[in-house]
Amino acid sequence: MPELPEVETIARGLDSRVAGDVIESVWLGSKPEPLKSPAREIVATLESKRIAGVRRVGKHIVFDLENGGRASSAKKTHKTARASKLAPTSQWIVHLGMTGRMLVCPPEEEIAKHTHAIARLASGRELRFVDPRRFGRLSVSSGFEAQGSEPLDVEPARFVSLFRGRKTPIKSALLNQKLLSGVGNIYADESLFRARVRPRRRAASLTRDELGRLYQTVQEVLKEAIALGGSSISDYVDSDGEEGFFQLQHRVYGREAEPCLVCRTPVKRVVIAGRSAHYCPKCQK
DNA sequence: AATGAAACCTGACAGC
DNA sequence: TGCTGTCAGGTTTCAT
Repeated sequence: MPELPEVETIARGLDSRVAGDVIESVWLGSKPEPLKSPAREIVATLESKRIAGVRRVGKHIVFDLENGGRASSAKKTHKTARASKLAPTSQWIVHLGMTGRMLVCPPEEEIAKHTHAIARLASGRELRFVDPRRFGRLSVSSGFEAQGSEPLDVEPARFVSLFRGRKTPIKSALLNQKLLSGVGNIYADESLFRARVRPRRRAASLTRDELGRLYQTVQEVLKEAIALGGSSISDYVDSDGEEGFFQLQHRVYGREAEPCLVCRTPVKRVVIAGRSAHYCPKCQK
């Protein structure tokens, strides 16, 4: 479901709504657990922690946690204050997979099917993790870092070097989170269309010019999508339940057989490394 | 080392 | 109505 623009939208929404709130208790669903860290560790890390802020790293939502829940804040001596400052900050890491949602709900709201985790907040509200396909993952960390470069921060030279010598199709390279963190199927196709590069081209075969264009279009597409709140295809909504509008700007993704918006040639859909890829056979070389 | 296919899940939708 | 097949915003694992 969510790529960088959707996760960015969700993280911003969560930050504005729950930053400063305190997690009082945590419920984790049983059965096949969508957990990367042991359940005990997750519960222990979250409970009675204050949410300092929420941000996006790649396609991950990161809740920065700090001590300051009731128990510890009520009686804080200078000694414990200093200790908590020195203690490594902990983080709650959420990956939404294809269908995950992280919602802020009033407690009386009915528990949706496929709800796998609930964090009850001191304000009375609940953070609920809902994920029908169970591809999403929850974990805790104390020094989470993206595995690849942030597409919106990467230097042009670094961007170019990511693809040097790679025989894999440029489309697959864009989806490789260890190179760039955050680009997914929609935005890879849309960026390649705007850069006029075919998705199956070997990454190493792109000219300096083409890589320069791709650098520009990746950033352009992601920024435009963030500005429109992401792409809602079937069920993406942000933490407020609001849909995004970038799907109205898609030029090739999901437009198989429809006319290219530039030259009217029918858009092609092919499968590359198991993912569908959409492109204009005339505009993209 | 790197590339691709299969696996992991559930749900929606098209076609018969 | 209901069955079958296909597809879906992602990642990991297992063969080549």
